[in-house]
Order: sequence, then structure tokens, then C-alpha cells
Amino acid sequence: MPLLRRLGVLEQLSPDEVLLVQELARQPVRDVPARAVLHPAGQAAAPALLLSGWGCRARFLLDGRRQIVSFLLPGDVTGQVPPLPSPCAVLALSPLRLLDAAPLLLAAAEQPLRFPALSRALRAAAQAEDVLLRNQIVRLGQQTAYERLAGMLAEFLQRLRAAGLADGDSFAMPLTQDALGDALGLSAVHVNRTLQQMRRNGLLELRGRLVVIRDPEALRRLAG
Amino acid sequence: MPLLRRLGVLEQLSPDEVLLVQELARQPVRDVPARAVLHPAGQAAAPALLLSGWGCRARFLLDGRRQIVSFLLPGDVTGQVPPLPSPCAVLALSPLRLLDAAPLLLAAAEQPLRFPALSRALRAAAQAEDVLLRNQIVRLGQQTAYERLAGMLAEFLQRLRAAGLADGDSFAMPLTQDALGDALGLSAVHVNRTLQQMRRNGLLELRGRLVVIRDPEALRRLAG
DNA sequence: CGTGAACTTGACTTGCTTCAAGGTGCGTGG
DNA sequence: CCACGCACCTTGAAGCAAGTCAAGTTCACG
Repeated sequence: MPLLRRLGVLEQLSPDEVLLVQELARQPVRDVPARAVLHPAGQAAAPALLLSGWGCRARFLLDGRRQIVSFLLPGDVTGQVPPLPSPCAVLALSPLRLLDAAPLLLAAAEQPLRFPALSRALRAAAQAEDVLLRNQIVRLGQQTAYERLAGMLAEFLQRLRAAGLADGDSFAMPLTQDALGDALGLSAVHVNRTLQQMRRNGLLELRGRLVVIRDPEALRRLAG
Repeated sequence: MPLLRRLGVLEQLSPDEVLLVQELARQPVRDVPARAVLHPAGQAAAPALLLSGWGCRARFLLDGRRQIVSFLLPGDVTGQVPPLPSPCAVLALSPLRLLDAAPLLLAAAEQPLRFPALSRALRAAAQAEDVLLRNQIVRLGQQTAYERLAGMLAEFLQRLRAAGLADGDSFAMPLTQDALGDALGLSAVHVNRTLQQMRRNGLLELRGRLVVIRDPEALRRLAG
């Protein structure tokens, strides 16, 4: 379970916390097909824990342009208690398996002393999300298509590793080039050409949805 | 005082909170010249309350490119307790007057029941900052130079109004076109040309540092 | 098989950058 | 008081990264 992995890596869970998480695991799982809208922009959302699949937070302009603000990967938690309306829609980019995260968030918010590792881990996750937002701003503002893509892929590798979902330097990426473009402020055509250039330069290989990073060092250098 | 104004607008202060704020106002003010580095990237920062002047959070790439991640306007609070290292540097874009914000943040964090309006206001401010980050991502990812500039100026107007620093539809903007460019992912030259086009289109007037918005409606429409 | 979504490739266009050369306002020191 | 330097703004010309349009190709799936 990616969340356990992520929390466990960060902190040692207390017995009470282990119980809470085990109880969570017995909750019913919610399945959602690719392309589903988990909730539209401007609505308050029930918090959810992503077990598997990739989603995103996105904003739409009046003329249909779409900006993917951030990606949601397995182990991520979306929303908060109490739920607040957000200007971002949440979309499923692949089939998703979700768990209600309200018990988790409530426990951490209302009894931080009883669930110390959990609440610290959740605060750290929120902090990390903030850093990713700022990284995204740097990418979009200053970097070339080549650098943006490198940075994004490096970020995926790092996040999936933390969730135990990377196999060495490779991982499954259930994204269309269109979605990548909408996140990176590029056209899908240009994403395509840039990926090809990276393959030609020996940075990576693509086998269907599988991304194999051949030169992680260069990737990180490009990302800055 | 911009902070009082912003907090007061949002919430009614309790007597205890009024006392705390009055005590703060008796603290020594820290003055900082334009172009100063309040603290470099990667260092933990003491939290500060900005009384006057404009600053920014910025990140630098190895080759010198600079991305201004967010602007700090009067009434804004930077940093947290306990201080945490951040990948962003904090810079003064004009002369600044600062106050130590540690007492404020500590009070809100440790005695939320005694300072309810204050802690709610600070949470709301953090939330608002988050929204601005996402807006910035949409701007950089999807919008043209013209739209980006419109959105940024609309945001300035709105934020300065909340701080009581806008005079109708005009405000003082102590920014170079270079700084605007570094925030919007544009060259200073292009910021210049775009501003001229806005003037020609009757969107705004510039008189030195004074920005006079002539058509706030159009500005907001462009921003999306 | 057929159908649609995603990926690929080529030709052309464009928004923005870069480079370069002034112009302007202002503080500072002779 | 003037001259100098410096930071900032303005304008023109040329180049380029990325977008758009359009025509396939590949592949998964019913």
C-alpha cells in the first residue's frame, strides 16, 4: 500500500496509528474510470486517498484551454476536513482506486497527540506538495520544453520511488502526451518531438506506458 | 497599518488580540534597502510581517535565470514558526519596513482559542497564498503575455485594495519591468511592449510607478 | 475487422527572445 | 551647479522555440 510505504518511510507509527490504518484498509474502495471528473471546479470535495492510478488537479479557461496544476499519484491525499471549495477540478487520468480519507485527516487534525507520526507525516506531505507547486512555477516560467520534461520526469521518478512504485530507474506512466502538454504548457505535438529528442540523446526509453530513465543524472542536471 | 486592515476586514478581533497587535506595533521596525536579500535560498528564515514596500520569493537557476515565484505586498507574512529552510530566496524589490512576526505566529499556533480571529485570519491568508500560486501556474502555462500581465495587475489591484493601499482603480507599483518579466516568464523587452499595447488599447495608464487601471472589467476578463 | 484514441511526421506560422543602440531620470561627487 | 555614471525604459531588426494545421500510422478494444 503506497500510503503506508510513504508514511512508514517518514515516521514510525504508534500502535494506535497502526490500528487506524488497518481499519482504513477495511473500508470499501471506490473505483473510478479514466477521464472521470472526481469533482468539478468550485465545489467542496470530500477528501480521498489515492490507492492506485494517476489523477490531476486542473483549471479550465473559458475557451477550453486546460492547465494541469498538479498530478496526483498513488499515496497522495486530495482535499481536507472540513471540505473547502477549490478553483481546481480533480480528474482521473487513468482508472483510479480511492479510499475515503476523512477518518485519517480528522484523526490527525483533532487528536494530533494520539496520532503524532500520522499528523507530522500529513503536514510534511502538504509541505512537499507546496514545494512541487513552486517547482512547477519555475519550470513554466524559465525552462525550455526539454528542461521542463526532464524536470517533470525526474519528479515522477522521485515521487513513485517514495511510494514504492518505481522499479529501479523505470516506472509506469499512464499519461497521454496531451496531458503532459497541458501540465507543462506545451502542445502535445511538441511534447512528442521533445520526448523523441530525449530518446535520441540516450536520456530515456519509452516502451508503451513504461518509462525507463537511462541517464538519471543528466535528467536531474537539466531540471536544475 | 495594512495588516490590521486585512485582518480587521476578515474578522472581528477579540480584546486579547487587539492587545497583542498593539504590542507588536511597539516593536522596533527593521528597515531594508531595495535589492537586499532578506535571506538566501535554502536557509531557515525568521518570520517577518511586511509593513511597507514590495518583496518577492524567487528561485535562481545555475545559469542565473531568475523566477519570481510570488510577490510579497504590505500586510503579507513570510516564514513560519518554527522556521523551515525554503528553496526560495526572499528579496526586497523596493525599500522595506519589516516587523518580527514570531509573536503573532506563535500566539496563533499555540493559543488558537485565545486568539481565534487571528489564527483564522492567518490560516485564511495561507490559503489565499496557495490560490495565488495556482493562479500563477495557470498564467505561465496557458496565457499569452497580454493575458499574463492583465492577470498580474488585476491581482495587485485586488490585494492592495484588501490592504487599503489602492486609490480607486490605481496603485503604486514599485517594480521594474525586469522584475515583472521574471515573474511572468517574459523578457523585460516584451513586458515593455505589452504594457504599451495595453496603454494604446485604453486598458491602463502608467505615470511613473503609479498604475491607473482604466478598464478593470476588461482586465479581469482577460485574466479569466 | 472496424473504429477511435493516441502517437508520429512534415510544412508553415508566430509570439517571444535576443541583440543592439539610444533615451531618460536621478543621485553623487567634483 | 554641472557632469558623470548607473539603472531603467524604449525602439528596431533578426532569429528561434514552440504552436498550428494537416495527413498519416499504430494500437487497443469491442
